[in-house]
Amino acid sequence: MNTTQATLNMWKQALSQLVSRQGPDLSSRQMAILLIVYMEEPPHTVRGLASRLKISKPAVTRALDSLGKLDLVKRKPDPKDLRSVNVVRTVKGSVYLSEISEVIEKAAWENLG
Amino acid sequence: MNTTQATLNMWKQALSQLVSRQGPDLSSRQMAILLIVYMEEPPHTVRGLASRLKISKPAVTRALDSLGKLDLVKRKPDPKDLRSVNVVRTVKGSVYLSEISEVIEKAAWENLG
DNA sequence: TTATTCTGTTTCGCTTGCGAAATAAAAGTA
DNA sequence: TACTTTTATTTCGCAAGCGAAACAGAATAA
Repeated sequence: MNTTQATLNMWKQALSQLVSRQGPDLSSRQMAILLIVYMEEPPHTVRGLASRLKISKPAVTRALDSLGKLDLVKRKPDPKDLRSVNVVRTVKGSVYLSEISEVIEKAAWENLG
Repeated sequence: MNTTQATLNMWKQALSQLVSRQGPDLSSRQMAILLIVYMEEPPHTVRGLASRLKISKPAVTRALDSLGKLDLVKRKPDPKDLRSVNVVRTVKGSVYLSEISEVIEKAAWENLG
């Protein structure tokens, strides 16, 4: 088993688990934003996420609407610049991420033979 | 850096790369099906994929339509049972998967500090 | 002040995907 | 044969997401 196969295998397990699970089904963009917000250093802005992922600002706005409706992420106005919006974590989002990472981790290294 | 964080980090890198890349943007279901078809033993049928991922058969049919339009996967009637359809790999799909796994692999283990 | 730039959102028309139900065709069963 | 089951697809109305353009408000420059 080489690294590439292990990489793909892990991705397959993660996606399979995620698709099978009942619960919110997030798009790739939404999931990418969620992971960035939770795993990279704040602050996270709409323009920052848009340029980081090379997608349009309206696409980020829409993703934040969806993630916000699920309470996985929250908008917080930047007091230093009222044009700007900081995207911040929520308790529910933290729980969600640790849940799925647990599931993935369990499955990730199985069946590598 | 523990395993959970490494797992999530890898997933984040994979998704970020995938979202950033120009090219077909596959849904989670489509990507999961693609990975299963290419990484697990054939044959792969609509009913099998549906039960494997716990989604409806029409959802699988739609995903196969999309993947087929992109020539990432192909339907092949089963001569033993003409009701059944076997989902098989394509050259383009193999190339696609090895390309993105390469990209992911490069990024996967960076920034783990 | 006034004009310009920047940030995020909203609107527009369109495409894609969804679940549920209906359908078509093949296989199995009596 | 006729009837039932299995397999995959199609149809239905609907919801969510897309890019491009327009927009509103805040910050900056003149």
